[in-house]
Amino acid sequence: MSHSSAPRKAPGRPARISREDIIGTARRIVTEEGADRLTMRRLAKEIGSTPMALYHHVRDKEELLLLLLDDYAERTLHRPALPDQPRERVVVAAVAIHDVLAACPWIVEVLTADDLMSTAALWFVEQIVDGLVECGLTPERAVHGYRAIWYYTAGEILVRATAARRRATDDQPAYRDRVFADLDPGELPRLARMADRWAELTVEDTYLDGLRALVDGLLAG
Amino acid sequence: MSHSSAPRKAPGRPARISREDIIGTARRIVTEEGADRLTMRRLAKEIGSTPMALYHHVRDKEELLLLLLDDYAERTLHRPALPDQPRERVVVAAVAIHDVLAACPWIVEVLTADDLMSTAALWFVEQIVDGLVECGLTPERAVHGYRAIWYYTAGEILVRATAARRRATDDQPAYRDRVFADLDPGELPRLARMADRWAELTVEDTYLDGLRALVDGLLAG
DNA sequence: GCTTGTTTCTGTACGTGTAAGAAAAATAGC
DNA sequence: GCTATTTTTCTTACACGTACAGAAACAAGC
Repeated sequence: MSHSSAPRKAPGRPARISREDIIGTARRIVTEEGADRLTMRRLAKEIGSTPMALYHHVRDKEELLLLLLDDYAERTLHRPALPDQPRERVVVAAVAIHDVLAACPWIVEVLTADDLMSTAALWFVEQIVDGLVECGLTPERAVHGYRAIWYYTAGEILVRATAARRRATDDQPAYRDRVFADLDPGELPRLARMADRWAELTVEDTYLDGLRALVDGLLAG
Repeated sequence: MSHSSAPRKAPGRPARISREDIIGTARRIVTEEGADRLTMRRLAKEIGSTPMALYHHVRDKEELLLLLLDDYAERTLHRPALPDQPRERVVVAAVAIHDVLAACPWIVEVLTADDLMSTAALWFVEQIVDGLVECGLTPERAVHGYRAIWYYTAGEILVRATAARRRATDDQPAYRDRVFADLDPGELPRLARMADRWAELTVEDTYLDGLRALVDGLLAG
């Protein structure tokens, strides 16, 4: 009677804080005061512990943010009705992921995770892979296709987000502008001709166009 | 005589260190001891100054690395003979940029610059834009096309590089593996079926396939 | 001379994160 | 029952990047 259901206390020093404490408090700080206010020291103080103790429950701040993202995605990433046409389903699922991530300000540092493996996002990944398969790709090529879409999506968000942040912070004109200012039209005619419109073109949101092109290309091969 | 050519000393406290000092010393440290050894504190000590003094000549460490990258690119990014066919020229130019960046270990942190605006790289950008235009795109669409290629390329390098670094550092199995271990085949049949092959497929290098697909798609539209 | 303005540099403090080891419990041997 | 061992958790010390607030060093104007 006692041997199977005994709680069997764990050995070792008992924990004073739990991962749930950490995530919960972190979420509260982020929602109440914004992501910039979330520091490991602040979090530790709030919990009543020391900064380094947190690192026993969470590998680093990035993992903490990833867990917060998971939490966030679970509540905001609802499964929309997807189109029947498989190609369009791929596009819509990718856009759904993209938009949630692009709207979430603190993720930038997390995006380099080598997949978007939030449990909440898996369903979208499934839709993408499935759509590609239904369009005639082998399962292997479908997975590779999904990865290409992920590279493109992560790159777009990362590049745009950091560019925007720099534009907001910087007093100096961008390094690029100075480079573009004195282009040699003899050597780089295309760039020279577009130089004054480059910034404006760069700001335009062409995620969807690029995504469509990528999906078209993946299915054409 | 004296009013036009007078050196006209600059006002303000004279600088004791120059940007060139900084970049030169940084390059020496990186080539002699590797990029990890390059810290702002170390660099300052080597130059005979204080860490914060560096920040008057360089915005942050990222800009310093970008300048080093520029320097590096100028010497290693030689202009290859490109194919005549414009579409292939786009692909080859993109691959050239990609390969140099992927081989350069310290760039990962710099890649989120919203363009690859090393002077040395501009020629490749020109080739890509030009190739796209010659394939029939308008100059505007060509610039957007180049950007899509850049998103895809930067995303690929970033995601793969950080994934590789994590694999090297980590003792724990990836978070993803744990997620994939218990997938519900009823809900996510495609993923469940590929679960045990996912890691292996993810490691494969499919940059070129994805790039070709993207270029094809950009030109088909 | 002294003041003003401009530029450069320093000092301090706060952010993340690594490494080494102390502290607190369960367990094993006596 | 009492120590020794082992396992897990937490602490201390330190290295890193960098924001911020002056101080320091010069030219020009009074």
